[in-house]
Amino acid sequence: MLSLSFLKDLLLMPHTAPDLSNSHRTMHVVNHVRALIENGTLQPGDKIPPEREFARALKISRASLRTGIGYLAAMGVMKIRHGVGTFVADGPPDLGKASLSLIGALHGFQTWQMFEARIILERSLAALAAERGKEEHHARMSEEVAEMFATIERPADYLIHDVLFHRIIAQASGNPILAAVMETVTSSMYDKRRKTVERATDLRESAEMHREIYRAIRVRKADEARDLMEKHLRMAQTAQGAERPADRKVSTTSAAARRPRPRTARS
Amino acid sequence: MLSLSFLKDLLLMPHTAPDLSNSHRTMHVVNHVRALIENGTLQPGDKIPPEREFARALKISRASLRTGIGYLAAMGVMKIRHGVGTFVADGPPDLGKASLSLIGALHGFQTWQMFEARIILERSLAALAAERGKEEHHARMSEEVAEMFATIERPADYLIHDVLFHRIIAQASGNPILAAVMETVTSSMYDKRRKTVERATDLRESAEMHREIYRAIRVRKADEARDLMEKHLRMAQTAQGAERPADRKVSTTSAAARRPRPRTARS
DNA sequence: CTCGGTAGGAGGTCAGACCACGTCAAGTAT
DNA sequence: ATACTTGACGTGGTCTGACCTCCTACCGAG
Repeated sequence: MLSLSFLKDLLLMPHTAPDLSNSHRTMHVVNHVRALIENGTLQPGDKIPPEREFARALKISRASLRTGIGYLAAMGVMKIRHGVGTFVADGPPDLGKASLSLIGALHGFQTWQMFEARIILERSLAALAAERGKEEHHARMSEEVAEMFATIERPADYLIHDVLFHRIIAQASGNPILAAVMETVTSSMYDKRRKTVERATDLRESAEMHREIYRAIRVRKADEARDLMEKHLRMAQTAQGAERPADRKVSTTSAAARRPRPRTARS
Repeated sequence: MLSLSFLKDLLLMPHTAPDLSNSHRTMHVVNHVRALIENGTLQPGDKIPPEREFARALKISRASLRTGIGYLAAMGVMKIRHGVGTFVADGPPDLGKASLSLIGALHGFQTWQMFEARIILERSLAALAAERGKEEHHARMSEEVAEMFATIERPADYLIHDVLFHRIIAQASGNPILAAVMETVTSSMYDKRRKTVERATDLRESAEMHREIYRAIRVRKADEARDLMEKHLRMAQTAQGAERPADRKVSTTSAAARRPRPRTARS
């Protein structure tokens, strides 16, 4: 009787509790590091003590310490460099880039869905950048646009500046959360784009559009920037042939098959 | 001279390479699991072999196997249950919920930024749900709205159905990527909300708004659903006193201080 | 001054033993 | 016969301590 409401909470709100992620020691490490970060002792780019030493300090085995560090590294909070040390991440924040492609494989993400997500995100990002961007950002954007025009003949290089341009807009938006999300989504598309770009034919047009976006942002025309960005991405999507299938019969494969119950084993 | 362009790529495109995340064995495990997932051998909810056995199969030590599994678990791809086994995640996909709060602490995410992100995401999600939602979703949404009205006197319970309602919309949007992103963002706000909700006074009004949103989605009025959702969230934001400070002087603390160089150590 | 090698420090892997938690079925009491 | 207790077993969690690999910095040879 009471088990009913109990199970309900447990099954439907799997994230209410501190997660089933890890166990004592691992969380101990994570929380310790979290504390160090929150109280400012640890800042982006800093190096943490060597494993042996750190483990001794936390009174846990090196193995457990490593589990915790690995957890943090997996989430992009720390960067491990073999033979050098472990550092607090400092680059553009991301929510575990690798995760999206894995989870994507698991849940069957489609390319058009990535574009849809990207359009929704970058539309707003462009508008916000137009409202809040600073000279610093404008300068860097301008620079990347110039680089794009300069590398029209070298698709691989062009793509780098393309990505950089969008990343700067994300930063200029003044919302690191959205920037992190965009970073996650786009990075999972990078590989695919790198292949497609090679046979691209209209990089010039693409560069033009970037310049227009830049101009709109510079003169703080949010609506214009937003519309241009959307137009740009839709064009990119078309170029990559990733339109959403007109009216798939959506066999509910994903939603229905997952309902049953967490079946136990299987070899 | 050439080192310049070289460094540029390395520093500005930290995700070009296979990431500096982990080492041989760990990646070996990750790739192996990825392969199993992609070829359909492993599906959501499935249990993977016991560590000892799996490790032997991959010809690596149990410790390394555990590192890899830990990596996957950290990203939300797998769920580990002590004393039971390790399973492929099956719930609503998320990009490492814990990561956002950690990365948030690291980069100083603000509450208003979370709301901003949430508004941008859910606006679109509501619109998409209106366009693509199925009867199944409508039914479940309706149910949650009813539950909300029924639990107006119990904020804690109300919040559960509130979250559920938004989650169903995300599913109804037909874009699991956006749903996953939203899940990640909202879950990091859950704790805060649970505290705020206790002293909430106008849950009735909140419930009304949810019903309106539901109706708009049901009759497939995308624009209306989008606007109502935005209105709803802005109201929630105000209730939680998380407006964006009018014109903070943005001391560039975050952007400027991180420039220098990856300073080496610091005890 | 430059080049090459070497020593040390840091992370990566391994092995095997033991601990902690959940499950389920055998056993016991009712 | 049913219901509760209890303990064996399987699974993940932790520990120890040894060894490997990689990167860096130092230092002597040229």
